Amino acid sequence: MKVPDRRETDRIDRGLYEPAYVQLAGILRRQIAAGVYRPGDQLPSEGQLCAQYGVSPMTVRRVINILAESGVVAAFQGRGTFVKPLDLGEATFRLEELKDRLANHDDTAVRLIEARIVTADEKVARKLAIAEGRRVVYIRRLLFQDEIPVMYHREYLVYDPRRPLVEAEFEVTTMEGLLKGRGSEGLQAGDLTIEAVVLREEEASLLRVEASSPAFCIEHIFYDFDAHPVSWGWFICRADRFKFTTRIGAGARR
Amino acid sequence: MKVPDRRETDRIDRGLYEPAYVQLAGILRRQIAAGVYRPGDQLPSEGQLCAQYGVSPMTVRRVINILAESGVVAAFQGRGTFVKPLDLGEATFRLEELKDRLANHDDTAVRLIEARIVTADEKVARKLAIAEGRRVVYIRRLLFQDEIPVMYHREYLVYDPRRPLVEAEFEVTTMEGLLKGRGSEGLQAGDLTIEAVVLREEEASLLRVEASSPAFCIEHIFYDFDAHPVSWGWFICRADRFKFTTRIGAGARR
DNA sequence: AAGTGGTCTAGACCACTAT
DNA sequence: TAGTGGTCTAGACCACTTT
Repeated sequence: MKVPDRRETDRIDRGLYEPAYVQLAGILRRQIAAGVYRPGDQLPSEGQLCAQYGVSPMTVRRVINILAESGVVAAFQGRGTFVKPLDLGEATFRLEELKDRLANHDDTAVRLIEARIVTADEKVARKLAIAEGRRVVYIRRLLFQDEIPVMYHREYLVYDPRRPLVEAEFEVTTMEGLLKGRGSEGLQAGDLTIEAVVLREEEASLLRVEASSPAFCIEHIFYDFDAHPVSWGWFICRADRFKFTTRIGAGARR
Repeated sequence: MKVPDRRETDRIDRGLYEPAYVQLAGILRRQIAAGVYRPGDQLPSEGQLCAQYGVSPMTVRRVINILAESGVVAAFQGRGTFVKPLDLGEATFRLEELKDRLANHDDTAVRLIEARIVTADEKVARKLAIAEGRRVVYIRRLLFQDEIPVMYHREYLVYDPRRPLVEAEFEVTTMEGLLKGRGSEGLQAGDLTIEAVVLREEEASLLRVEASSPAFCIEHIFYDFDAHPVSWGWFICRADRFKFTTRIGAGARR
């Protein structure tokens, strides 16, 4: 019944570079953040929003979709769209942050510290879905930032002479190359797991910190176009150099 | 020039419950995963996709948007849409996993172990943007799963008698309540940080593990509708009970 | 029955890139 | 200039919920 007052900024400016859907999403976000609509409140119906802001139904739908995806509202068919209470579960941490931190630093380097052919033990064989005893390539790398080792990478690669995967891996000498672009050589998807660990002797000495310092361990398995695993390994990241941040609620990104 | 062969499944079935845009996104995902389109390849233009699958431009656009958001393709205005190589930076870890693990367990409980009024020291005052020496509420909680302590929560709350925030906090006795729904009482947004830590004596004994075991530390600051911080705290999560997994590439979720 | 969100159409116009 | 993606319209029809 009560229509919230609309300030000057709560209008869509067609002369702007910013698309209408971005503007409207921002308007609704701001209103929710300011408490105009509170958790549990129902938003105006899509028809009302169309009339209020002078946009077409498709544009309003797009906005609602965006807000729903970011966890700010929830839309129920036949009932309406409602503001969601803050939910920690909506928080997402992006590995990209880690890359940013490294990439924005000019002085990053990848140093190959070992690469040799070994026979797969039971665990490696299981992870790579190959027969025990088969030959695999074992690679160890250290990542430096300003001459300081910050990340330690170990990886087992299925050895297939027909594929240039291993050769390509040897040429990885940049941060960028290690985190991206590996797909060009036949990788299609990957499973990642992140957990908290304490560094063992070997890891700690390589990373030049005390043993039993904290670290993130990011385990990865990469698959080729036949969905067969071809790479299994871990990134060990010094906790003092890496953390992840995010924002939830109406003020959140995207 | 060369048109990829279309299998029987690579058609949109209008009789299905699954919307056309979901079907088309799945088709393109599968083709990319199978290597029909490889990293760097250009997808058919939107017009071609419309004709090929008999859908309207808006539907194709929606599909492209979805694939672009999940990092599988990148669209460039004026140039085309291209398959992206696998990029670790695309990986996102969702805190919801943590909630799922706890919530799906029937036997979870939250136990309040301390709640008292203290005066804000320099750090608390800075984090909550209040004057040093002001009174704040200090709360400590333990979260149990099958009678085993798995998470330890400490929190400082701005004490404002006009607001029911503190009272509401005391009533939190379930997992669900702790992670959700706190927004009903005037919280609007939050900043979260996750890092790897080793447990200190006190934390370890409360969580009944050895000291210097690994753990996740999730720090949080929650804001009210005036964007003023009202809560600062941490969740300490035993690493042996929590890890996060995700999938990147053409086979990824959403 | 009325109101809600969910999908989809068949175009339009614009901005940008390549040639 | 031709081709590409990006935005947007003004409806349509459907599924669902509430009254």
